[in-house]
Parts: sequence; structure tokens; C-alpha cells
Amino acid sequence: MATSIVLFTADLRLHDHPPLRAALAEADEVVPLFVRDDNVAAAGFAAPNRLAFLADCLTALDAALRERGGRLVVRSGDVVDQVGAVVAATGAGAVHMAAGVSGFAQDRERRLRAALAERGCALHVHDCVVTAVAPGAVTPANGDHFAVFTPYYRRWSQQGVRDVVAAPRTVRVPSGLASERVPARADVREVSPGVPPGGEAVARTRLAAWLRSGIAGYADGHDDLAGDRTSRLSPHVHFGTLSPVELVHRAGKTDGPGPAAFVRQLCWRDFHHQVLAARPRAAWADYRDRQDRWRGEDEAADDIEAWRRGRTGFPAVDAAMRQLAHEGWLHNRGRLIAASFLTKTLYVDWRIGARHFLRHLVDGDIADNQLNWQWTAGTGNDTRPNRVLNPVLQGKRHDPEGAYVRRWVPELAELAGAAVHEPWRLTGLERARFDYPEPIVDLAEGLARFRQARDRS
DNA sequence: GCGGTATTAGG
DNA sequence: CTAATACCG
Repeated sequence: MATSIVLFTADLRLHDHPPLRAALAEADEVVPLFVRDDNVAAAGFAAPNRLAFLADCLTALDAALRERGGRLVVRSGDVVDQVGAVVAATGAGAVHMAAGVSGFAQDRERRLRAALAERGCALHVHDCVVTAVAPGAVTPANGDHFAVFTPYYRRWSQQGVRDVVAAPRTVRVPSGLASERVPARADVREVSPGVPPGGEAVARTRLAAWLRSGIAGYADGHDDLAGDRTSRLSPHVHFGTLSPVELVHRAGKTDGPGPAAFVRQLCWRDFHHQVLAARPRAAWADYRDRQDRWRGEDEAADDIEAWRRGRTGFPAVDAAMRQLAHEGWLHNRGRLIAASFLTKTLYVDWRIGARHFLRHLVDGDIADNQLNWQWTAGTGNDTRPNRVLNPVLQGKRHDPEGAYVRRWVPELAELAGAAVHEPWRLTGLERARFDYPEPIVDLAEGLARFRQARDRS
């Protein structure tokens, strides 16, 4: 009786799952395996908010497998050792998994391939599970990857995506195979209070609601901080409880600017994945070295601490930082404002900001987070690397009524309208009533510092 | 078919 | 300012 293993990583779903489909097609019994990989924690990647969401995803995956006659097998340790142990216990002839793009994922694939070859077990790595279009599937004429988004977007759109694969009706799992208890969200401590529930069922319900009543307004509404009119699907896409291929198909079914803008954002995600796949070092090193001499933890300790705590004195920045800490999620416009302020105005190393975001974001993704930070810092793929976002103007433009600031900065909740964006304009007596910090930096001085630093290069 | 160069366009 | 491509010798 043939047995295959499906190693789940960032693809915690049963719908549109080619590795699972392939395993079921070739084997009588399949081991759906998740390894809580020690190396993930060792790489500093095990943040409470993500662990809590991950626990939900695994619980839901186990439940969905049980509805189909199977179950999830959970192990802990080094992923290569654990897969090897399951191969030894079951005599499995093949392991199926999704391709990853990071240096971590590429290394994991290499190590698995070598270890499984010794056991006479095949490793099948499937593309288009984590991304809609595989990294390297479209390339420029002279190069291994696209460095500018728009040409990539054109080619990506022409390329199209593979068909959606149906979820299996039954999954037969070998009996007697040891598994740890599936982790529960309650096991995780120090989770932000607003972290949403995870899991494929929740994700699919949310997707259906988004397609029915959210996506049509996305082109107009995506930058509206207070309106909160984005999909909020990013955690589900990050953990793979939603398939980007399925998202492209289902969002693309309807015409109009909303669906097109949404699919374009999915393309941004693939774009960053193909950059990182070709340049894994860009996770922590400048994609383009612009000779920046960023300020670090020592030189800018007070500024960095104020930024992290949401006490910079710039309401739009502080609202964003507090939303991040509370929800483990942040509106995209809030990410841009907070990141531009740290890197361009305070001239602090983008890695410090990227690390803080990774500590909190449920959707914290090595490709998207790091390359978006590089984009903002001007070391990445922005074609205008010197762009600086003014946090006051950004606040007035994207939160014109000030409702977003009042929601997240209660010290300013009594101020009406757009006045919340400039609390320093109040008279001394009024200001004394609000326990809110003075701006930690003069925007003009910050701009001058940045220009001076960049002009040296 | 290649390498250099002009053109276009870019979150 | 520069990637990507169209163009040309």
C-alpha cells in the first residue's frame, strides 16, 4: 500500500492545494504533516501573534481533515529530522510540499532533498501554491527577475494563473502514527488583544463577504484609514488558508476598478516574492546599496522607542503604531506613513522598523514586509527612492475627518475634525489638557538630514 | 544574434 | 534616476 506525505508550511488549507492533490492521486494513504520547526524559532520568527493565529489555522486544518476521514499529524523539532522519522515509520515513497522563496525555505528544500534521497524517498516541490505565479515564470530579457513593478505587472497579467484545484472529499491517513496534540491559541502568551481568528473556514467566509460587498469599493477606498475598507485577508494569505491563485480567479470574475486594483495588489505580493527568490539576501541587506549611514539603536534610542510606543507627537504615525500593537495588523497606508517616518524623517535603519513589524504583524512575511520596508527606505524597488511622505499631509489626505487618529490615540479624542493632525497648533492652555507628546522632530530638519545623507552618495 | 544606445515610463 | 524595451548597426 503506497503512502505519501504532504508537508504543510505556508499553505494551511485543503482547497486549491496541488501538493495534497498530487499525493492523493499517487498514494492510497497520505500523511498530512505539520512540523513546528525549531529553526523558525531560532531564526527569531516565532512571534506570539503569529503563533496564536497559526494555532487557529492548525486546529481548523485538523478539523477539516477529520471531516474527510483523516487528521493532521503534528511534530516538533528540526523539520528534516521529523520528515525523515515519518518516512521511516510509514515507508512513504514521496513527500509533497509547496515551494518557498526565502533563503530559509530554499535551504529547507535543499536539506530535505538531500536527506530524502538517502532514504530513497522522492521530494516534489510544487509551484503556484504560495504565490499565484511562480518566481521565475516571467523574467525580463536580460535578467533573472524583475526589479521594477510595472513591467512585471504587465507580464504577470498576460501570463495568467493555473486552474483552481478542488478540495478532496476524503483523506485516508495511516493509523497508529504518533502525533502531538494540535497546538491551541490558548497555549500562546502575550498575544495582542485584537488578533483575529485564523483557519481556512474563517478565511473562506471572510473572502466570500469581501467579494460580495467589499471589493467593489476597493479602488476608491483602499487608502481610507478610518473607513478601513481593505480586505484584511493578508493574514489568511500569509498562512495560506487562502490560495492566491483562487483569489486571482474569483476576484477577476467581476469587472470594474475594485477587483482590478485588488488583483494588482496580489501581483505586488508575487513581485516581492520573485525578488526575494532571486535575491534571498535582500531579506536583511540593502537590495540597492545607496551608501546610507542609518542611525541605529544607540544613536537614535529615544526616537526609536517613541516610534515603537506610538508617542512621536505625529498623530497619524502614533495611531498607526498603536493599531499595530493592538491588532497585530496595520492598514497599508498606516504602514507606509509609519515606515517613511522612521526611515526618511528619523533616518533610522529600515531593519529596525522591519524587525518591529515582524514582531507584531500576524501577516508578517519575509518577502512582503522586508521588501516593502526597503521600498520605503529607498534601498529597494521604488523608482523614486528619495520620496518622503509628510506624516501631517498624509494624515489630512487619508484621514480627513481625523476619525482614525481619534480611534487609536484617545488622548486626542476630544479634538474635532482634522485638527487632530496638528495638536501643536492649539494654544498653550488647550494643549496642557492633552497628555500627548510634543513632536520629537522638526519635519524640515528631518528632511534636511535625509537629503544631506543621500547627497553624499 | 549581439551589444550599445535612444526612448519610454515609473507606486 | 534607471529598468525595460525598442531600435540599430
